[in-house]
Amino acid sequence: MSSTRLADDSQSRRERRKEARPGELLDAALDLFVEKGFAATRSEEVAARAGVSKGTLFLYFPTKEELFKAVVRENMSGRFAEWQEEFMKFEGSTADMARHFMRVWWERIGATRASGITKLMISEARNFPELAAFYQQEVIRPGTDLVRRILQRGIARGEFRPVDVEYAVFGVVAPMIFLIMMKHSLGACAPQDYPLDPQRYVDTQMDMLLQGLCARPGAQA
Amino acid sequence: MSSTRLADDSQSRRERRKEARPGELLDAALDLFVEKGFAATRSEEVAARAGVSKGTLFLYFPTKEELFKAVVRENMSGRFAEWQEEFMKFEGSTADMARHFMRVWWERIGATRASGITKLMISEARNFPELAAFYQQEVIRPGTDLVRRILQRGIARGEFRPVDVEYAVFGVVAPMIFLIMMKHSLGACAPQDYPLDPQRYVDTQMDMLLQGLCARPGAQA
Amino acid sequence: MSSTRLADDSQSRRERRKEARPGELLDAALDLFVEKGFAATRSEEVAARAGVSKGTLFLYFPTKEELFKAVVRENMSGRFAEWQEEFMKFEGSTADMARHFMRVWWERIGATRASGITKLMISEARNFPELAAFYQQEVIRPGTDLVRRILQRGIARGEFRPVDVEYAVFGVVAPMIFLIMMKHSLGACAPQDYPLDPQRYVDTQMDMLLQGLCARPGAQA
Amino acid sequence: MSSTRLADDSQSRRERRKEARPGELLDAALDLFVEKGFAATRSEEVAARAGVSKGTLFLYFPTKEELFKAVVRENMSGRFAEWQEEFMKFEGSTADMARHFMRVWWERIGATRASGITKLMISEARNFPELAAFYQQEVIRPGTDLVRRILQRGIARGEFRPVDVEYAVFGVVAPMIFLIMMKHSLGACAPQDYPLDPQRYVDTQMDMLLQGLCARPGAQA
DNA sequence: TATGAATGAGCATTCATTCAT
DNA sequence: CATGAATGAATGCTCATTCAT
Repeated sequence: MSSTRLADDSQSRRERRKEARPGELLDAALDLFVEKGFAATRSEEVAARAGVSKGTLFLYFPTKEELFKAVVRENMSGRFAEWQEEFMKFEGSTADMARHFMRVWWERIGATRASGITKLMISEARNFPELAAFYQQEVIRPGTDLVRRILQRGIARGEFRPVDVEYAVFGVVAPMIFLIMMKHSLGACAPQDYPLDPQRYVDTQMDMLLQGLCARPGAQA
Repeated sequence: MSSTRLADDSQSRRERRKEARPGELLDAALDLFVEKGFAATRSEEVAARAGVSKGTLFLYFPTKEELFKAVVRENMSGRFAEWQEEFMKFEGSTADMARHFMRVWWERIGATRASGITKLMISEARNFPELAAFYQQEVIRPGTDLVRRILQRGIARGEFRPVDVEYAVFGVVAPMIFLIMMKHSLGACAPQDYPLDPQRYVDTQMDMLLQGLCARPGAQA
Repeated sequence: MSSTRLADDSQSRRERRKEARPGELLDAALDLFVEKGFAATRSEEVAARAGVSKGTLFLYFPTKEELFKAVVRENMSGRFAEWQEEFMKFEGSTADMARHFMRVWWERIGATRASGITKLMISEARNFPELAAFYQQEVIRPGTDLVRRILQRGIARGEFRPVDVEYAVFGVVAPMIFLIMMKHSLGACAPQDYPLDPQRYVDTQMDMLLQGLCARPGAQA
Repeated sequence: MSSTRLADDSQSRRERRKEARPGELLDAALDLFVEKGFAATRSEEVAARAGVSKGTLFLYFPTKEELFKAVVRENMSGRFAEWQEEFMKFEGSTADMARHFMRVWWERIGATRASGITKLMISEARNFPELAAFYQQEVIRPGTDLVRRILQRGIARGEFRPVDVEYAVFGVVAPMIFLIMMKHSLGACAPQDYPLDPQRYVDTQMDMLLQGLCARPGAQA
């Protein structure tokens, strides 16, 4: 509590801010890129939202394009590998596993700012093909792999009907993507038209899907 | 007769081109807007793709923004009313009706250039809120209304389980939107990673959905 | 009155219009150039005001600059030569002669659309130096020559004091120019601020001037 | 002291330039607008004359029109209030007062770059009506008010004949405006045709006017 | 002749990027 | 490291001019 400590404190706070700079810039950039797209976002605005000057932005990211790439990479957390393990250990019905997967996804990705990356990538893919390829590899493929494995587990254990797995995967993925797109696009414009309760949305979709997937004795299409 | 013909012929090459211009420009603009987004599309490129000079574009659309709006409006033709009637006359199981709806949608929208509008609107909604509202009214609402009516018919006739219709609608819409987004975004970048056969995709999704929706005597989740 | 006559009539009317075209274009151009300046006047607007199409304008005047020159030349009536004669025949006091000159000037130039040329030339002189030189020769010099001759007559006949003629000329010219500039500039913007009665203005200025010029027995500055 | 000086010196070359920029730009713009008119002056040329790049101009003035307005406002300083006082204190004949007024006007306005504003305003009034109204209020009215007061003083003190003051004002103003217009228009094109010695011009005009205004015992028009 | 669609050079304005401080 | 003034390439848009009809 001495004045020295105070000085040290403000010193360390400044240091912390200094180290936090790139992160703050990436956060600001993510928001703006998601909101307005890459081309329509002005570098200066990113800097302003992060509370620094235009020049500082270019101190950390040599070009706007590099900033964009950094934003995507930063938020493309390859958490799927980790989830993979988590799910391999899962004991219980595959239906519960799938429901659990969805809830985890919503908590850790869907509900967070990271979900903006999906909107961003889908909107800008054709302007950044290399990045799109990277995203494909690092996010999409692991994600669909995980879903595929869940489906295969269900089928192998006789819990699910033997469906066309390759395409059934999209039955899980599509509602996730759709929810994200609505959240960041039309839903952000006219919230009154999209009173979506995400939890209820996720549950409803999963219920429908699982009804469709689950093997049942006397079922007929 | 020949002199009459001569008069008719006065719709010369130039004239014919003139009437075709707006359409050609809108076509070119749709492709580019879908591909690169509104901001990243240069007016001159739109003109060039339509085979005219920069100036000509502005002869038909006073600003780039008006061009954008025209592109959206042009492709938003309220085909839903017509479908509505078509479906109200439908005789047969609601499952068949739903399958038919999906195929018709794919033929008339999904597979055509009009599907680009969806990608466009979702990507740019927040930059064009008025347009987004318009799109919401003219496209989204009629579309979801139609789907809702199909679901309600199925439930009323005891063919479908009594599901949460409001959210179940998205079970139909999400795969459609997802397919479009992939077609115009990641799928357009790396076709080899998306060897999606749309017909098969559509059928698979519908089968899964209908499995989930159809009422079955002794079924339990 | 026969239909043939009617046809002939309309024929001749068309012919007359055809011949009148350049004049109508020059009229329209004069108005617009005076109002907005050369650069800010659009060729199309000139054509529209003359009731013809853009193309027709360029049929008569190869460039906008040529149109401008034609406008100036057309309205630079070298009437001063003719006035010169008229005034040389004048009998009566030089004061009356001067008053007469002013009134004639007002009637034939000041009050007419031709006065716009003065505003135009003064505003655009530095953008059209050759034209300015031409104007100088054809209008300014003859005009000041005429005024100079009137002053010299007055002095020669002992009616006027022996003033510095070269500069006294501007005593006559300045109020004329001023009146024109106000009419076409500030006065045209805020008429309520310039309730100038030109006749009264002209008379007052001449009275003051003549009071100053007229030789009087016991006068002292 | 040296460290203090260092701090003071922090108003470096760059800083000093920054503060001078708007003024330099306004100076350059005034010259060009007077010379070529608003429409014919290119922004880049203004910047170049001020020794900066195109972009810098727009850093200080958001549009060309705002630049124009700033140029006019900047040079419209209401010096008239100050003159008013100066003249109210004047002791001596009203004729001397008027001569003094003219000389002061020439020194402080007529001979300076500020006179360009008059040419500018008169040439562009109809393109900038709001600005014209402002100019009318801030410059014209105070100016004519001052002249009117001088005339009234002369009449009240029996030095001047009881003339139509409202219109007589223009007898003073017209030669001033005329001189300015010539200086910036035809006179600037062909100096050899206008070897006007402003001092002599001003004196001649005032002499003529005062001769016309001064009350004389047995005078008759 | 008259038209008006088409052109493209030209200009105002923006914005990513640089760099002196 | 941080700043923000300065830059100039890029782009939307205008308008004089052309030319097929």
